[in-house]
Amino acid sequence: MEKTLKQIKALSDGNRLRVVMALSAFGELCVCQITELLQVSTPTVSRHMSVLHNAGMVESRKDARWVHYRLSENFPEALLNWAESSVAGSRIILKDKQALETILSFPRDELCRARKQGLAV
Amino acid sequence: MEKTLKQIKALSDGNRLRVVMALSAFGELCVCQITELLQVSTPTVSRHMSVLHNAGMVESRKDARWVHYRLSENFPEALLNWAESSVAGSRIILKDKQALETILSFPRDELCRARKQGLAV
DNA sequence: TTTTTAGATACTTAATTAGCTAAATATATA
DNA sequence: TATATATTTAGCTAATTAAGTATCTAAAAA
Repeated sequence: MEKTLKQIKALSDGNRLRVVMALSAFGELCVCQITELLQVSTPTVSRHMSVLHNAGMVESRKDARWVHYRLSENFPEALLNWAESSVAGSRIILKDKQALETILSFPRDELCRARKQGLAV
Repeated sequence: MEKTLKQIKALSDGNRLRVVMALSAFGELCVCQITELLQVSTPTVSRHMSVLHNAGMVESRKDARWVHYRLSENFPEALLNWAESSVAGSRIILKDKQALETILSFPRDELCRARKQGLAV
């Protein structure tokens, strides 16, 4: 039961739920893309991803300086399907989808640099 | 999305998850039965049930002095199915099932009175 | 080799939450 | 009508959690 509870708790934060929905829709995102999406600090994103990782819900790969996160193949499919249908149509999720299309239209390097300089998108 | 989050948060407490599993398995329980199951104070149970009720996950009916809770018919079925399969086999849930069979073998009035006198089962 | 960079970790603060006791409420019972 | 009872609400405490800033880490880039 502890594992189940850990997974539920991992999803019980609004920003983490948004990240999971974004990863489900777009496959893979790096920290600075997630940071841009959530509009919080990088350390905050890092900690959220750590929670999701410790719950076995996301996996990461390193590419040069970048860490990319994606949903783990062990992510409970039934839970994901429920969550997606439950939030489908919500204003925040729809807005996130649009924002992500913009975010992903920027080369990753440029996005990270723009963030650093306080510009971003 | 706020409704989804509220439901996830409602389940993100161990005792509340246990209650939902118990209601799913046994249909309907009164406060003192839940109190006996969880081994916490009655006011604590009352507040937990309030959280679940506010999330639209349980319903109640009054019968004399007793309030009985059951899962709402609006409880997300996919979520319930996932949770059940996810915790199936866990020691706590199995132990709860046994405890509930004992609890339900007592007439409700006697259980409530025994609890009040610090005896219980 | 030195510098830069993306992300993780440490520390702090403020908000939220689970548990308890005391008291209130609604209503059944005597 | 007074009393008893099951449950809810109020108030408090301790623990947990989300956010920020500062700093560290690993490793890419110059």
